[in-house]
Amino acid sequence: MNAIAIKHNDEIIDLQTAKELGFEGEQIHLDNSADSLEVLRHSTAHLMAQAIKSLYPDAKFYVGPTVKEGFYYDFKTESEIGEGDLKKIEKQMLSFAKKKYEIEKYTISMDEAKEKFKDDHLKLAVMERITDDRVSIYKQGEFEDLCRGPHLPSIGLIRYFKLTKISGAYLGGDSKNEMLTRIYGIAFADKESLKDHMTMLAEAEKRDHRKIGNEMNLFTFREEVGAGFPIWLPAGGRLRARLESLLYKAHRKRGYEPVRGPEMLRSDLWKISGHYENYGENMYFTKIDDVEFGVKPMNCVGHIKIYEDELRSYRDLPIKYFEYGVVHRHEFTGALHGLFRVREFTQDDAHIFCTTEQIEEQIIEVVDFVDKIMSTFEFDYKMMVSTKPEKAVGSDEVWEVSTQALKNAMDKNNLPYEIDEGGGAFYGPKIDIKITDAIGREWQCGTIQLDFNLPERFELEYNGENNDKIQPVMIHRAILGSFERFIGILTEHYAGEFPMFIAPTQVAIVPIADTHNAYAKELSDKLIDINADSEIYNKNDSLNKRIRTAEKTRVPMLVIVGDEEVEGKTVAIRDRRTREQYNLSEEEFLKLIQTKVNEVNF
RNA sequence: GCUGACAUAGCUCAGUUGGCUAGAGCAGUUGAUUUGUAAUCAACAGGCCCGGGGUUCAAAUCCUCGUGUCAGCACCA
Repeated sequence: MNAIAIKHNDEIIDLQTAKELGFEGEQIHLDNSADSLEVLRHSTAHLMAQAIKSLYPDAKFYVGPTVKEGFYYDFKTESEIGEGDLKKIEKQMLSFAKKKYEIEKYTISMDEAKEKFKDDHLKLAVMERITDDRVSIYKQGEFEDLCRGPHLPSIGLIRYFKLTKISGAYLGGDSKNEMLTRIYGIAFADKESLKDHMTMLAEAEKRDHRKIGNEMNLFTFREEVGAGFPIWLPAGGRLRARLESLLYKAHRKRGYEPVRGPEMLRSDLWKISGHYENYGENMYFTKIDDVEFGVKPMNCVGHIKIYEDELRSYRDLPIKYFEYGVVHRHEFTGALHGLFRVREFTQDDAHIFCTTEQIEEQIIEVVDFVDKIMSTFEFDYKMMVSTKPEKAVGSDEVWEVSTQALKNAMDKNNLPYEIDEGGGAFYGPKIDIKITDAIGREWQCGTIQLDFNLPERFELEYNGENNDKIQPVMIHRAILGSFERFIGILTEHYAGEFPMFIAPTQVAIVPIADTHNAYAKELSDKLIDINADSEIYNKNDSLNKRIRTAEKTRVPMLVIVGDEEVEGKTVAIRDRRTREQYNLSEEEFLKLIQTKVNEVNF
């Protein structure tokens, strides 16, 4: 098998360049290794551009890189291209690939390149980002493109690819710029891998929380209610209630007090906090008797008012308030996405008021809390320290001190983190917890924010040891982030097969005939006593049908009761996953459920 | 918000170039059946074809403005 590129000084060098510069190195062959796919997909992007250019001669091209999920190319044409056109483009790509054009490379000076592409504003925009004196051009058949490579020696090597998505994308990723058309695609070295990839995508789709949420009656959205306002159905309500109650205990153990602030507060307060100025466009406002109110987008102001309700001493600190706070935010319509992104959601929010000296231990305690919960759900997550954003309140010194405090807490405890420059909240830097979901997407859930600014703006204080007035520090934190997003992620993570301790229904009871209904009801009542929900499947259907229906609800445990069970006070258990069947006495069964329902504590 | 696609029964979807009373499966209701581990049989019911407005002899179908959904961009818990 011939090489498609070489590895030189740890860099992928295509054969064209290797020949030009006389480089040698380890050969890269056409397979599904990361290096090979990098080259293959990059060239597939060019092949796509070639096909687009032939179908839409006015097309101009911006950049066409490889990304985690394949490759894309951004381009501009006067024609309207939709999803239906992808097939046509694929077909054209295949016909070019069959011609097995060699991919040739030549270099020209930057000035020559600017002259060559003088009518192509997109290429000129690309060149603005290049500092080199010379640029390379890759050519296949009639088509050529400014590109730094690396590329395959010939497009004839490209066979197994698929165009997956089409959409718009802003030039340079900036919403102030014009919008280009972007087509995403994927390519592999062999047919099987492409097929596997497509299967994997289809499997991922089956886990979509919007689909499962509908099937399991967890939640719904309705056009007449409004975009981004979720409606929680009974099954979803039960799941949520379980999470809430677990979390309530976890907070109490850690010294948090439950509180509740109002849903709307006067705009004057949002002006003091800085939300009016910095977050106003995401807020909803209304008037009551000529006084303007803002619906809360965050819970901090309410908690500040609770702090202010009494004089505080250093002996009281840290004070920790928590609330399942319902917040409203005006999100762009295009951003809304199932439960992942909504306009009304409930945060598992808390605010810790503490002394400067207590910051580190408090941060560590919260990070530990986060870890406890994430590991219970077997989530991978990472932490990002986010620094001062463009829109912010407070002096640079305060930002510097607080950002450093966050980093110190992490460093001292050897906790790994990445930096997100400019990603902080407007009132302070934060540590974001990002969960990786079932199909590899990252979601920001938990967040820990350090805030010197709001205490100053609201002139919060406590009495110090010498009876002097000292300003406390606020730590804003949420662990799940919001129940909505977190339950969405959980749903996809478990593909709807929730573990017993949060499942909407713990047990499905299937009586064999009507004569067994009484025993089923008796079991159901006893289950309620041990905090387990059950459902009795005694509809006028065949036994098989009712078992099938119960299985399809994804309930963790199925019990069948007939004459034998009624007589012997037992249950026949059917494990949904393994399809194993076994019998337990009623007593053993209740004990088993009780154990499983209570096995988790954060 | 931007680019593109889409919206028909509770759910999943048919519905031809505009043309008769808009269909199916599942779910639901009723009846028969009383079942021992993944679909018993039958009947019935269910629709402002997303909402305004327009074109036309005629609109689920074409145009237009909204609303909502999907993919991505940008923004974010």
